[in-house]
Amino acid sequence: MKDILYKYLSRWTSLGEEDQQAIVNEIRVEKLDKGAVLFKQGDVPAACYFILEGCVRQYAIDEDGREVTTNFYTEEQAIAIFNHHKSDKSSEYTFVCVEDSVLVVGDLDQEKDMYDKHPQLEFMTRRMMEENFSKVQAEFAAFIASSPEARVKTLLANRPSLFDRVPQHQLASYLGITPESLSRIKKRIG
Amino acid sequence: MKDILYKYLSRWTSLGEEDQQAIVNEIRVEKLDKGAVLFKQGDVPAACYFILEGCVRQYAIDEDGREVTTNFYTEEQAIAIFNHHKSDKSSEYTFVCVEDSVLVVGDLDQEKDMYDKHPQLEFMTRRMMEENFSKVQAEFAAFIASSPEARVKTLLANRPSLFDRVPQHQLASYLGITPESLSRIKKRIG
DNA sequence: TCCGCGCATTGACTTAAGTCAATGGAGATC
DNA sequence: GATCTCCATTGACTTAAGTCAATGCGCGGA
Repeated sequence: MKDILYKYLSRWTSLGEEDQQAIVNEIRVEKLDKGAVLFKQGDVPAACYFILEGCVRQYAIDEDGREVTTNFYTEEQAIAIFNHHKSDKSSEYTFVCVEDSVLVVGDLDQEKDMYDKHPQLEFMTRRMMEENFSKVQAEFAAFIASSPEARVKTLLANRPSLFDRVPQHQLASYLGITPESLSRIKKRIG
Repeated sequence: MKDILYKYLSRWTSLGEEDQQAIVNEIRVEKLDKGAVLFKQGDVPAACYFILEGCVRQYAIDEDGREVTTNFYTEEQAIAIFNHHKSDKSSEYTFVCVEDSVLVVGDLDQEKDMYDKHPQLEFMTRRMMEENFSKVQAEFAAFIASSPEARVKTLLANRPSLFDRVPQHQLASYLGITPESLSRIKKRIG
């Protein structure tokens, strides 16, 4: 299981094996059941997460009471960017496990300690953040420019496993369409 | 003009007046004409920017040759997040002035020097990045969840000045709709 | 094992946005 | 000042997605 972590550390840092082991040994890994909530919209997050196995859905309830799914995190993805800019630092999103999942959990109040002990971690965090940011920007651009049908095709091409792992109506919400439309589009392009 | 900068520094750092002046004096401010290009899609950006006055449009040409506008930057906004994650660090977007503009230009190869001299700047940069990230995420979520008409209403509410400053067909592209639809929606909700 | 609920699918209909085409106005150029 | 070009608007028509409603399958709980 932890080999995923080693792979990730190697990709993003130039740490030696001993340092990597030191980090991995300090790390808390938790197993969460399907339906488990990492934290809720309005909560102040106490930890950041890195997915070793499973799938986490990010969603918000908007002003009209509708549930909007804004992301799915799967293996090797980090949930680490929150609303630092909001004065109360509360989350605008709820994060919930779509499947039984195994996550690295990093307590935010130990963040500084970890960075002091392992300076390269801070660099890695920055890089992950930049990568995530670029990705979200690119996805946003693609979303703006494409029709619902094109969006479904893109998602099928880029993350086909989501269609097996995630309920259709949540996928539809993530794609900005109704479940009925998603069903019809799938039939049309199937 | 530079009072905008002071305001911004005060908001984001706890620097004393002397330090602020030191920073502001080191800074390069440039006046650019409407139509001037900061850098093009495919270029490796040499600088980051902060808008004191004017308006910059961010766009990309997609695979089908269509121009997709992905953002408009106006007063007090920073253009500072690039594709650090791409191996060649080239930009996926072109940035062009929609109006005559006045920008702070920060050479990226002097970035480290500036951070060494003024450590708080690095903190400020991180914060700006986090804020931008949260904002893009929130905008994305809102975009997913709303119809073209609702998106127009939201933009009218949040950034009404764009409708005066920016050509309609570019706004339409930014909103993910055709210029014809934008025209009709405006008439409908006007 | 059986029952019940949630959810995916399908159908009929409505509606809003896309497409194609024409018009007309404002600003730029000479 | 006249012309040209670009672009916003408007119209007619097409199409795809939304809405409302019914059905039926599958999964989980008792």
